[in-house]
Amino acid sequence: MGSSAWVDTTLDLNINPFHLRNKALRTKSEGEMADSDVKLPFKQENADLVEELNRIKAENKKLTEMLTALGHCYNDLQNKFMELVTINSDNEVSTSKKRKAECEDYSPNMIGFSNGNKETSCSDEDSCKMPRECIKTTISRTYVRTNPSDNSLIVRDGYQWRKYGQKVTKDNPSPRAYFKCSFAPSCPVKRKVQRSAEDPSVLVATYEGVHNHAHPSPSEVAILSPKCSAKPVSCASGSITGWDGAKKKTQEVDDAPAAIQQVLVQHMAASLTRNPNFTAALAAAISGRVI
DNA sequence: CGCATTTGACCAGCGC
DNA sequence: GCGCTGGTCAAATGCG
Repeated sequence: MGSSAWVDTTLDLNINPFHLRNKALRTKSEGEMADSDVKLPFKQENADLVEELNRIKAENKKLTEMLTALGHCYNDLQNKFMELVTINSDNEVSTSKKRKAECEDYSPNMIGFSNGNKETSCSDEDSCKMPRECIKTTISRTYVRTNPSDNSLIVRDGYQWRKYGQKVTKDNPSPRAYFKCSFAPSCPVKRKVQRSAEDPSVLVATYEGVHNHAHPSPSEVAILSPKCSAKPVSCASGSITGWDGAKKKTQEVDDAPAAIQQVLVQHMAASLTRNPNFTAALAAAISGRVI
């Protein structure tokens, strides 16, 4: 799976979800100013607003139900997956040092090229549910769209990496670069970066292990790697998904009042569930793990 | 001069 | 056992 499931899950995540409404009102009022003869009666406008509010409420409710159903489906599939993994781990007595990746958790992720970073989906919370074989080395994959003319193997994820090797592999004409996390001396995380055989404009970054240090802050990254962090967007041309942006935006509004956050969450959920590509990709990803 | 990158050599697992 | 392959090491090189 992975590269075959490209989906544009870009979200329309406006910090101010009311801006459309305000804009509509503004244009309406502008229209009224331009044509002052045609004035809607205040009562009529009020009724329109109430009607639209009700319509939006109904839509919200519907989307929330869809999201809930989606969540249930996901949980169900995940439970089945865990059962299968448990059965498989019982059968596998030992795994060799190499080629052990097959049993490990590949967590494909698609990110844009930006400085947005992606935490492995097999986080500590998840790994506690995983069989022991799969806890030892957490593996995740990230797909990064880059400028086709840019042939560097640089994936900027906020961490500091030191390249220690490069190899041409059999199944892919483009070389594979090997990186170690150099942000913390004892950090065991390794990263392999290789261009996708199917789409050379896509970099496939495979992460092994879990960082034993906090994610470096932008200022730390700037100190450690000024040339990398200074222009985080300079090396590529397009984003595959807006998930990082979504994450970033949700972080940015951490201080916002709870009501606004709730509206934002609803807005995000609505954007996700409204996108048939996202649901299809989610289903494909989950079924891919089960099979 | 110190650090990161490059690159050929080496090592270990796997299949035949 | 041998060859193939992927992964790592470490000396050489480049750069600021």
